[in-house]
Amino acid sequence: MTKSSRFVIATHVLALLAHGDGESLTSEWIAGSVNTNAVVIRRILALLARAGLVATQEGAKGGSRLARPAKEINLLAVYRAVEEGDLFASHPQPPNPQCPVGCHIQAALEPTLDAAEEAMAMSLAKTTVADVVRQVRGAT
Amino acid sequence: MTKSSRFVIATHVLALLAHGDGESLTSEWIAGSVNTNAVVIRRILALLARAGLVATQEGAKGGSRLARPAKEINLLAVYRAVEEGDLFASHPQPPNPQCPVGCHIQAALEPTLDAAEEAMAMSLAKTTVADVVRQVRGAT
DNA sequence: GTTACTGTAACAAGATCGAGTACAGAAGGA
DNA sequence: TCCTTCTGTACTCGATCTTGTTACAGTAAC
Repeated sequence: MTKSSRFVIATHVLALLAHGDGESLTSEWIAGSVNTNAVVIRRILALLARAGLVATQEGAKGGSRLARPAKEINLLAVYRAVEEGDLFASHPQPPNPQCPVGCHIQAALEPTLDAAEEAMAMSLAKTTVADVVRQVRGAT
Repeated sequence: MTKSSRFVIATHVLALLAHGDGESLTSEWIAGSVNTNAVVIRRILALLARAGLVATQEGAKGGSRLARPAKEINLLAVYRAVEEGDLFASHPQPPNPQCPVGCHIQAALEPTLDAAEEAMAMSLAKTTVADVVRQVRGAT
């Protein structure tokens, strides 16, 4: 099942920043479009800023804008910026080392799980924030 | 963004069933290898049985075994059997419909997210339970 | 100095997961 | 027929994570 919606929200935020032409947007304004609390937006903006995707200015007349052109930000970068941890959770408790299967199951499974996660990542990397904005504009 | 460990546990269970040669295993025995409670295993076995991957016999001398040859069970089938819901969570609250971006962001994002999930699925489909068992045996 | 912002801590509410207990029901064996 | 050995499932509990919220310190423009 699905855990956080941070990735989708983050993409929404970046699309907003890319939609306006380089102007700064305040977290309050963004929260209005996303329909959530400004602090939720600020938390996500902090993650995006740490990854170098947005630049934030504090103080009056402050706000955030893209740190790079929208076409140079792909969704994999966004995903990596806001989501952490592996896609597939492993055993909560380590398997029984006395069992020949339990002993090796994790190592045996790892390449497959890594490949699946990598496949997802490569697919996300194909789309940029600019593509998303184009889609949004086309749908108007 | 880590999902539940059901998928990894389920694969472990199927590998155990494939490892022994068609004998039934009890949930208690399986729980010993996975290092968890038998009820946790029974819950997962119920999901696998509903998907037609294992056959379970109730009562004394009961237990579970594979319903199909191990090489005909790929990990995508296992994933679909035990995990539900989309890989990517969408907005907890629907975005502001008055905002030109918020209004269309979900539809604009959907093809990309679906493609990423599909890419992961196709990658998982390449590996079968028989492959996992072979890996486990090779590591011994 | 005032105003308008961000950054972050703290907290509540809700969901979900793993783990565990309990018990009804099914099936084999004496 | 009764007992033992299993499964299936409902229910509960604690831990963890996420979202939403308030509060407040810090920063920058005017």
